Amino acid sequence: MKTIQVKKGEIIQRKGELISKIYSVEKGLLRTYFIDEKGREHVFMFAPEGWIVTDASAVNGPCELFIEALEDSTLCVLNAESEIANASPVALMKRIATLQKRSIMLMSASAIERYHDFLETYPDIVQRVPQKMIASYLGITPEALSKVKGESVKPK
Amino acid sequence: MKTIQVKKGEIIQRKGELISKIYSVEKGLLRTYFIDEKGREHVFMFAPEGWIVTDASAVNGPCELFIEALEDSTLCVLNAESEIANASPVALMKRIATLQKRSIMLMSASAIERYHDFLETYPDIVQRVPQKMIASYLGITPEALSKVKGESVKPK
DNA sequence: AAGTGTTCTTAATCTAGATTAATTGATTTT
DNA sequence: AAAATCAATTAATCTAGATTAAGAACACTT
Repeated sequence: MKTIQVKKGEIIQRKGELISKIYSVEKGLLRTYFIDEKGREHVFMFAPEGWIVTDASAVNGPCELFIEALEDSTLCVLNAESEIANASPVALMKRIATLQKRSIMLMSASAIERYHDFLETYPDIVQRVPQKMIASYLGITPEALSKVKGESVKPK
Repeated sequence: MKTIQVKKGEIIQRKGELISKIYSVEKGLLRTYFIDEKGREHVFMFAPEGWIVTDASAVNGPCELFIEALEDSTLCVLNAESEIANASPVALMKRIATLQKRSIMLMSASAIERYHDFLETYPDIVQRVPQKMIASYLGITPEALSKVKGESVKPK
């Protein structure tokens, strides 16, 4: 386990890489994203201070996600393979609960409801990331986000 | 840890219950689902033989999901609270990977693509569950599923 | 087998969000 | 500071899937 510094815009891990790490964010902000078959980019999660980032699909094979620094950041890096065995099951269950909630939101909530859920999940992030990445996280276009935000301010 | 028998149609766990269990399906078929604020039901996952079911949100508070037997089933029941601490981190990582993939599908794939993914994820389930539950799992209406299946058979 | 409830399909209409495109406002580069 | 690139907004049109409704194919009871 070591500590590293990364610059804003730096891509820390790329799709297809075999050696997966677990990153703990000490300072700064990361995002993970993937690119679908049609070449479109989708933000999977954000990770501000105190969050942990890992690509679970990399346990068995090549990873699916890109990890990028959205700000200059300080990270603790753990080698996933050796650390997962003694990872805390309780922490992993929390991660499962987060993902379960994310799937539920994607299945049942409208764009504006998902936006409000984003604001609750990441209270201090809105000002720090571009709108288009928030839209991507919500699974909608930047135009649609701009629209529904306008509608919620001036209803009717 | 004990083994129980449940009848088709039986609801094994309800939303709001505090004591959460982990169910391992020996024989039969379960589903988990939730009911959103508008009263609509959404299938979260299916669990045929060999799968494990748990409501991760119940680690901290009341559970969100209903668990129902779709066939007469035989289950191993573990008390979640006491068992999670010695749960296998590798098994939990696999569950995280599955949920990660589910979120990715919901964000990026069309209805028919999600249907094909369902067929891959649950190869032997199609004949055993009603179409409307498959549609619900995909996040679409039964009418929409019927439509896209028809279109994929006779394209154009 | 006739009646009663489900499940599935088909079709017409409707809507949330996508797509396309043009405008303005920031940021960075030189 | 002008040029150039990128981000956000607004508006017009389009489309995947929702909604509504009606009929067809199955269960089940009795």
